[in-house]
Amino acid sequence: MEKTAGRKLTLKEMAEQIGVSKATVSNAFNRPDQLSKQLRERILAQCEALGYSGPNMSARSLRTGKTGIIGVLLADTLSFNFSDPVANQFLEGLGNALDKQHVNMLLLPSCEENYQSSQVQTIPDGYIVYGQPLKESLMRRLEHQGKPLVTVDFTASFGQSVSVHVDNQKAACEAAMHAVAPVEHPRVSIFGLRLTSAIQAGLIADKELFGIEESISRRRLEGYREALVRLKVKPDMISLWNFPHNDQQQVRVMARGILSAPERPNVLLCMSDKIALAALDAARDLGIKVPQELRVVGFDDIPEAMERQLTTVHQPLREKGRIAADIVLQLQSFEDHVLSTELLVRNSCP
Amino acid sequence: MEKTAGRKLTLKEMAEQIGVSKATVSNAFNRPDQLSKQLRERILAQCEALGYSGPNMSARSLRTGKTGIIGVLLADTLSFNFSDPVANQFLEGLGNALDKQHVNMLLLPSCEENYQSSQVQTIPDGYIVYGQPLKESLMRRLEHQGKPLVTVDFTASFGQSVSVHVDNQKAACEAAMHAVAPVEHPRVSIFGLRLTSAIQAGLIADKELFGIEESISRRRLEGYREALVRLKVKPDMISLWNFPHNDQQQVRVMARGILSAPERPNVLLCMSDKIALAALDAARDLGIKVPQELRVVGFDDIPEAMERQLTTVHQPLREKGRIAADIVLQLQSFEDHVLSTELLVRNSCP
DNA sequence: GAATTATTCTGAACCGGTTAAGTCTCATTG
DNA sequence: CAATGAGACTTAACCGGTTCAGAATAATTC
Repeated sequence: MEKTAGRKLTLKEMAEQIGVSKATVSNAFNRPDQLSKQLRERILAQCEALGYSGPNMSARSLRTGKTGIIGVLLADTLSFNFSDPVANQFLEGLGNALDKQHVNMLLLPSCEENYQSSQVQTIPDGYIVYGQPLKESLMRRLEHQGKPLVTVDFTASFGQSVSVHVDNQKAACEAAMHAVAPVEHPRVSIFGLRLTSAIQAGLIADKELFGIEESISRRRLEGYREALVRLKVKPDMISLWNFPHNDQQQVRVMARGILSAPERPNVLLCMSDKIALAALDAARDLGIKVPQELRVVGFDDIPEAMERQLTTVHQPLREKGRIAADIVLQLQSFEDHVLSTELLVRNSCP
Repeated sequence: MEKTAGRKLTLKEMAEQIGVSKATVSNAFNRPDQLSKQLRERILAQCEALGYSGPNMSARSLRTGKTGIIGVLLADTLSFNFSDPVANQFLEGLGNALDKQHVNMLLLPSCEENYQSSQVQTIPDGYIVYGQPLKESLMRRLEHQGKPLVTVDFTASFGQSVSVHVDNQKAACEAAMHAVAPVEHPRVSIFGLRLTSAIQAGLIADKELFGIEESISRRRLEGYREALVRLKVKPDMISLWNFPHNDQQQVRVMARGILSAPERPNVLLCMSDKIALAALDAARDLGIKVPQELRVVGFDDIPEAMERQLTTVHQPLREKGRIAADIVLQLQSFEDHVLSTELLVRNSCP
């Protein structure tokens, strides 16, 4: 009936228009039990009619100390995370779980400047650090805020953040055992992802590994090695290759090179499905028969892995997101969570 | 020197510790010109030392009326947008541009409930609606807020939001002219994306189109038809197929079906590169020679299109993101922006 | 050297909500 | 029927900054 007068609609104005106190309007939105049902409905209806779109978030946040936003710190650019099926599934699980609690996520691509900014430091109610350890100084800064902090796929070596991850080492070991054990004279190539900070793909020596952080790749590498030691594969039958990006094109080219060597490997242990699939492409390019001449295992179990019958390690990515959400929202006990993995045996390495 | 005492650090406490007024500390962070250089540096250093991570965003936002967050309303699920290369590039361009202004983006996947929530309504300083028109009621709600509102890839049929897009109709017409003109007896199939709300892929009749909104696909369809009319292709030589998802697997299967008909098409007008690439896959599956027996054009120019030599319409996706950012941040004039497209002629349709 | 202008810093009023404590009314209980 | 309690609504004190008008001090002008 009455027209909106002032341009900015506030809860106070609503209260005046309707003829109740601010507190009551506030309660109508937030605590239905604090007023009678009919009044509440009248208030909500009036607000709707007057075009009031609900309590201002900044004001609410200021008072309650909660913003309803969780910051997700990503290891790479947004673009990378968008196109990577692993990150993708994790974010999907996370997003769904947060949605359910009416919490939004602020995606924060890796960028020092970003993390320094006071926005990043003061907006979120909690943080999820995905995939790669941050610089210690940044982690400390985040911890210092006293907000829930959960790391995904790695464990901070200090502080008391909670971690959600799988046992990469164990899973990798299991995969390697499966792949290598049946082969009489195994020649193994390990295709690693970001094992060093080198930006070029290539063969790497042990000493170059020195100093790399406790990353996913490092744990997977340890797993492979554990298996190779157990199976008594001689070190000179093992080569370790590093790829700076999880990029199929690049890996495929490099893999063709590796697989056309005279003493080419007959087992490929790949730290991601994308790498493994690129290796399969390369093998096909060269007419190498999989699995007869070359056994390939991947890691992650992305959708394409199933289509192409890649033997790989399944990890519950969406579940990981869900649990990370539950912890950061303090819906679940505040302890490290180790999710289980499963070796899925398919045609690339039966 | 002095240890942090209270748990919560506020600007006021900093001021007391340092021995200046709140206003001065605030100015140290926000308006360097309001105090002497040496005092400013002392204040900043002290805050750092005391572990103060900068002004609380909620309080700041409450006062200034700006949150430094732009809401991006996506047509699909997060997961879809992550994996779709077109959305991906757009978001990359957008993200970079926003970053530069120290503005964050809140990604809001399509979900009615989401859009109703007062968080979505009150957090962002502005909105970018990507890809598909929202329900009118939602659009109106957003407009009512009086915040900058820019629509991407479509134009709202009411209100005064600004739009950033390409001339889909013109570009589609151009592509169709190029594809069809050289063919003596053209039999054309149009592969559309979400032309109806049907969830099954299939042949669709004209009447089913009735009532669909002014979507991207609709405009592209008009463009194709304009060309076909100009080239006097008889209607019974044209078939229109609809795909509910931009999903390569599904399209490939369907395309095999279509391409193995006795009177199979010799020109394929595809509303996305993904669809076109799937069609190329299908043609290869069936041993149909491209472009001799089948000419294929796509739309969007995703990276894979180049690799596979697909003739397609290039549109400046990152640029689109950049411009959307500039407009929503009011860095640029407040007018509709039509970006230009370019037909890239490659092997699939020389 | 007095008057004017610049520079630097402070005081205090907001911004728009939330919430603990309190008031008022009316039903319940011993 | 007085006392107790429950239910419905209001009061007022925050939450943690920003910003404008003004005070105090230093620099410039005539």
